[in-house]
Amino acid sequence: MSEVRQTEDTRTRILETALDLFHHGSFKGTSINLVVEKAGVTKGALFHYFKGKNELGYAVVDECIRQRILETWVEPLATSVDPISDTLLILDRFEEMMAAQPEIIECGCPLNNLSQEMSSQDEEFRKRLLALYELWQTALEKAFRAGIDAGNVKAEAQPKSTAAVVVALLEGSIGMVKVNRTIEHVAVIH
Amino acid sequence: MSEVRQTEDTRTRILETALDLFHHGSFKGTSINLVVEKAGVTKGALFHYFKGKNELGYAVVDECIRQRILETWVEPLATSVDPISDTLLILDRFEEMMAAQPEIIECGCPLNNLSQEMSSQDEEFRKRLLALYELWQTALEKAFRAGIDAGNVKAEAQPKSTAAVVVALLEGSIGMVKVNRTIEHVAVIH
DNA sequence: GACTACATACCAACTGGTCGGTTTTGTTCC
DNA sequence: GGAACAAAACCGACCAGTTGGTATGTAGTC
Repeated sequence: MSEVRQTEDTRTRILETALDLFHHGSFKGTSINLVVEKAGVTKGALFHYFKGKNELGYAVVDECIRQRILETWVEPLATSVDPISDTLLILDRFEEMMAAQPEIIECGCPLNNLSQEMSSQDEEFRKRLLALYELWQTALEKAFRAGIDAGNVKAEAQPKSTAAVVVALLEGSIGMVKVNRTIEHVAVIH
Repeated sequence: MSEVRQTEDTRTRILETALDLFHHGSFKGTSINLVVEKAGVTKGALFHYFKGKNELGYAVVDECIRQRILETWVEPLATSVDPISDTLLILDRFEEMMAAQPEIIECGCPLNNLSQEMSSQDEEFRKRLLALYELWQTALEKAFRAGIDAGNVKAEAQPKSTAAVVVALLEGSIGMVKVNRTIEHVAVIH
């Protein structure tokens, strides 16, 4: 049925497995042995595509997590002229997701998890993770500006600092959900 | 000069060293070998006082971190009738602390670090960490109620959910500071 | 025949944890 | 006061398992 997939496919499988394990556990808490086992590949394959565990982590950030940020935040907000209701719409989608897969409640946000774990341990990780936060924040900031121009957001709002507060509040809330094991805390934002 | 101190002192030294290492690094990323080395005790001493690494972690949460929450939040807010300015006062003290010891900027909040790392991995950790968040939140909640009674906080404010938002925003902001390596982000809250 | 894409066996270093033993300290009886 | 004893405090060598990483080999492709 399915043709024998190769080359780039193995790399992708490793990356996605790694993201999943890093998300459910942590970077340091996940061994490369476990990654290769769950991905159904050998250690040779992993080290063929990535120089070491850190490089694998960097690739997960630069490729997998970046992709998620683009899909869930940057693209939906790109043409937004009403960022407040559009952001709430994105949050609704999160709640739906959590209702469908309750296990992800306890996993938190992959970006935040890796940031909190690694940014003080490895400068390369920090730089890459920071870049993603800036991507996210800039998208929000632009949307706020467009919202002000369209008259949907009050004119005295400061797009840049508002975006920063939204991101911080959101990451903080997701963190609280993780500890409380309850979505209630997110509902509070509304 | 100084008399030879013993017994309970060894336990305390292990606990405080562990807190420091867990704070600068992480729980899983810190080996008990490193703890005993930095604490200047032997492995035998550590295992005499703690059944294992997890038990050591629990004790750090229940004793060291709990103490910090009590000192920096619960006690200052216990008699507060103006929680908003009192909270800002506590934040000022944080900023002073970060200005004096810039290295702690990159370490984040010990409570949040451990929560994000361990609450999905070990239920015992999660329960204990959650208890501390509730301690903190309850202190804020009571202060808000007192603030409303004193007329310093607008009457329609909801103490419980406001406390939850404050905690989430704060933890989120400290997390952002960690990634950005800049206090600017906290200033945004004002 | 060179190159990519793996596979496999292997390694030194480190992990959390154990265990038999020694020292320190407190208590009890004379 | 001091001998006798027990319990608490502590030491450090040792262990099996795991860690990230490597070296060497091979099968298919251009």
